Amino acid sequence: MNAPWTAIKDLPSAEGQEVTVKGWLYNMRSSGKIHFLQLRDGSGTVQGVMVKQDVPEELFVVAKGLWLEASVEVTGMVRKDERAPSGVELTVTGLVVLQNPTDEYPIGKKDHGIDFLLDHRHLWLRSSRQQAIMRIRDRIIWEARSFLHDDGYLLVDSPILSGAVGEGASGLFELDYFDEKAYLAQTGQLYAEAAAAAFGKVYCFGPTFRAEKSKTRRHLTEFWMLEPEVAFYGHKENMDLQERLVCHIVARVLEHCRPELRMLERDTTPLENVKPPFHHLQYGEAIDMLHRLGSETPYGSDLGNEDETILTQQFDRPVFIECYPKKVKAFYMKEHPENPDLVLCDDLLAPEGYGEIIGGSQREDDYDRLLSRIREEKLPEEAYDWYLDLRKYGTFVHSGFGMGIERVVAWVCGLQHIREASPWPRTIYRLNP
RNA sequence: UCCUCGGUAGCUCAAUCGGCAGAGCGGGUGGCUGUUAACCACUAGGUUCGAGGUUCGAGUCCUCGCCGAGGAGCCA
Repeated sequence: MNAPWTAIKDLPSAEGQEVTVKGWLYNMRSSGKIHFLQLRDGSGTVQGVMVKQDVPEELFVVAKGLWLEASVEVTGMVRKDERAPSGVELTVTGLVVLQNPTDEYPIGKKDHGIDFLLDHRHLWLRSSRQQAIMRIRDRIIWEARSFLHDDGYLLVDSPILSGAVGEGASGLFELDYFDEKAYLAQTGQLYAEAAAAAFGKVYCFGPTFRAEKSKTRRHLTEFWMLEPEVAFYGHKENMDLQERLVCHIVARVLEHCRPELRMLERDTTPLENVKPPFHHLQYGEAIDMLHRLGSETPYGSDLGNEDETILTQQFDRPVFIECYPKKVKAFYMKEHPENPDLVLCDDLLAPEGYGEIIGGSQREDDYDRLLSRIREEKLPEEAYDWYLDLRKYGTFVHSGFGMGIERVVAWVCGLQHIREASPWPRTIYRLNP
């Protein structure tokens, strides 16, 4: 049975046939008696060639009057052509104009500033570069989920609205929830821990929100986070899972997204290197290395952005930084068995200066120690009743991590700024479109 | 929140020491039978972010404000 129209990506296999394509006119050139209609339908692009002497006069005139991004239905013969990027062109015999814009299309062929592009994000997404990024984002998410699914993980989503505060009150979006305060989730982890006690191997995946007023190329106020949580996994098994997941994602992107990576002019050599084993540095080793390289970050402090960049430049693949000082990390992390000033945690830093893509830890599973950490941090004890219950009814060694999807997309795509990794980026001064 | 930079045509940007506001793209008109950000010719297009100030004269200097970007801290 014939489909009523054909996707542009399928045209190479329809050579010699007359087909109809539905899409948009993303550019047009004309040489007097030949129009070259550049068509786009979301699946691909193709050039429609309309020769004046081969079509009715009025059709040629209609085509000439098309504005960019007109929606059209084009009928033509699929013809092999060496000059075409996809190998085929369409010899146009019919054209139905679905809608011809009455204004010029705002996004031109020359460069635009970032402010203008973000104001026109709804149109910017149509450009080939943005299409490539979104296809790679889709691939990364798809592969992350199938990897976990195939390894026996259960998706147990966490709430977006919450009354309890995850990691401390700063950076939370607060809103009215009938007669009480609610907060937008900044992590699903605490819920994932509860789910792990129910199902063993779980993950949650959803949007998370940070109200911090950060203005950098690696921050969004809304971003998607993948958070596996595994019962009876310790610190080491946790890092091993992270390594396998990241390697799987990168390998599959290289396998399926070559055209997109080429469009982005991404040098794939650093991605080819993403294979086990990743490098590991203990926090103290990282500080020593940084001091040798000229950093002045004192032992005991968290690593700065510049520090992370310096460190990743020393390695040809992602690097784990393990066991940070307790005082710079969250209350729920498991105390190091050999050094009570440290915790069993890890940050995974992507190469080429992209920095932290994963933060993970073994969780504190001792009731009394967790409670005293909550008190030390002056967190509202009553909000953690249910979380403490997990340590009361069959406590268990468990570990997990959070992977920021946009950070991974930015790294894999080689983007200068994380905002291009999200279809609708939310930053401190930008809520629309 | 702090530091730095910027705001000139629809868009991207020029404008020397404070001295006639200019180019490319896009638009319009015409030309071109293989264009690839097509090309060629002509053409229209301006409250130089706003409010004050200095000056014979301000896009340019000063003050305040608004908007945006880059970075820091924090984090994924």
